Amino acid sequence: MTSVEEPAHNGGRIRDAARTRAEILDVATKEFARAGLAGARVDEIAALTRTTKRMIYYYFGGKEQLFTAVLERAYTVIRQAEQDLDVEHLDPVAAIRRLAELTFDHHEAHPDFIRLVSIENIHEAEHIAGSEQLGRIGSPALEVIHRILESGRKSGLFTADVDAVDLHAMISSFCFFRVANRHTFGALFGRDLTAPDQREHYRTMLGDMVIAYLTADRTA
Amino acid sequence: MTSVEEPAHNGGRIRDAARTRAEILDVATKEFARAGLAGARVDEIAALTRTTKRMIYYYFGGKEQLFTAVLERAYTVIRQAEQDLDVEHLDPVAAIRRLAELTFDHHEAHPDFIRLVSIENIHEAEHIAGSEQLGRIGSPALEVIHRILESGRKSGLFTADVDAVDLHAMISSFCFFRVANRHTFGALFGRDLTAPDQREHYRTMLGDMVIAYLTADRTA
DNA sequence: TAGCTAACGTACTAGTTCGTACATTAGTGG
DNA sequence: CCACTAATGTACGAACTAGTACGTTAGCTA
Repeated sequence: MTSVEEPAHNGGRIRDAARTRAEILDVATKEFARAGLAGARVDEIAALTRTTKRMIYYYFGGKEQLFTAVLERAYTVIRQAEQDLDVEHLDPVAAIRRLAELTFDHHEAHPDFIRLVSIENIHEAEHIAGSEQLGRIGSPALEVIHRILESGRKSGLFTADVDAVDLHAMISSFCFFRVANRHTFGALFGRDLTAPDQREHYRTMLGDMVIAYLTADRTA
Repeated sequence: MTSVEEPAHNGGRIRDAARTRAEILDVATKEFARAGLAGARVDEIAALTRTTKRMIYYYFGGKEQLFTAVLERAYTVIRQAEQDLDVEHLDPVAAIRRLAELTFDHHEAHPDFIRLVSIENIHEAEHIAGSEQLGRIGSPALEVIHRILESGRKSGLFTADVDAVDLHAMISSFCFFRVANRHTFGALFGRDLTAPDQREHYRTMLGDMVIAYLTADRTA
């Protein structure tokens, strides 16, 4: 998420297109996540940057395109993390549980990304739809899940009739809800789903749920 | 959701505080769900009403308070539906499955409500927190779940270590995600989670998941 | 080192948007 | 049926906000 490191080698202002672009994206990510697409202020983004509003239009063209660029970069981070998945050396049950846990951890670690996804859904995913980059990448995780499911079914461990996409939805649902809806859930039911001392409880609960579903006795 | 019925007994304009208020709430619900709090336009809400913007300020005080009022009414509808739950005559397994299905159906039937909840979470539930009405009602469903869990555990059917709030979160996660995130999920994975011909599949999947979790063999 | 262009800054505008001051009338209580 | 108030309508303004016209300079290249 933080693409800008070097504190300053300035004095007079230095020209660095890549840094300027990245800094705008960093700040815009926070601002859009904070206030939504309509609520975010271009002037505010510019003010939190070492450059000016002019540069936002210079590099991105406009507010909506900036939002699209923010989404594109955020999804790139996810895809990268998924590429580092290394669970296929485990037995199917352990592999799925590990995968669920990694998904859980990733959601917890990137609340801003969760907010951006919520916001993009309010806008009916029109920016994803309009982005060539986001058009058709598909998640690397899906193929991993697919292979684990195959293997688990072959060995008779898994009895459930789901494909990788459905299982991914199931796992993501819980992880996403826990982070995205923690405020209303907390306000209404008085329980903080993201309280640190409850973390292990929910992480285990998710794994138990998924494994129970996949391995349930379906002879009845 | 539709609180305004009578088509017209007008001619000259009639004064009806209750109808005007309700009509504003109806229109505002749609507008806020469509565009979010910042994206919604007070003028647009007024235009879609048989009254004027002036009345929005007369009855609600401002945009934010109108949003709070919209949320209050939306949650009232949910609570009402939960009060009509009638599942405790069933055995615990059937009761939980039925409850999950009703939750599923309710989410599907009220996509605008789902959007409002997403939006309220972007604003960190500050309107719920600031509303006396929404402050501490708690869901009637929670008590139903609590009693079913007790009964299921007593008979040895349920082995899982969850309370009613956690189970409610689990069920809601899936139902909520399926509706709220259908756009990004569809755009990224090419699958419409809310496609009518997949409805039964996902409804069954949810029930299977919850029951499998609650009844899993935990002797290992 | 001259000159050229990518990168950057300033200042402004056109349009929007929330909110309100002021005027008016329907309907009710006395 | 008169007066009073709750309910409603009109017109407007102040502030904000996305976007741009125009001007400047760093630093590379020939």
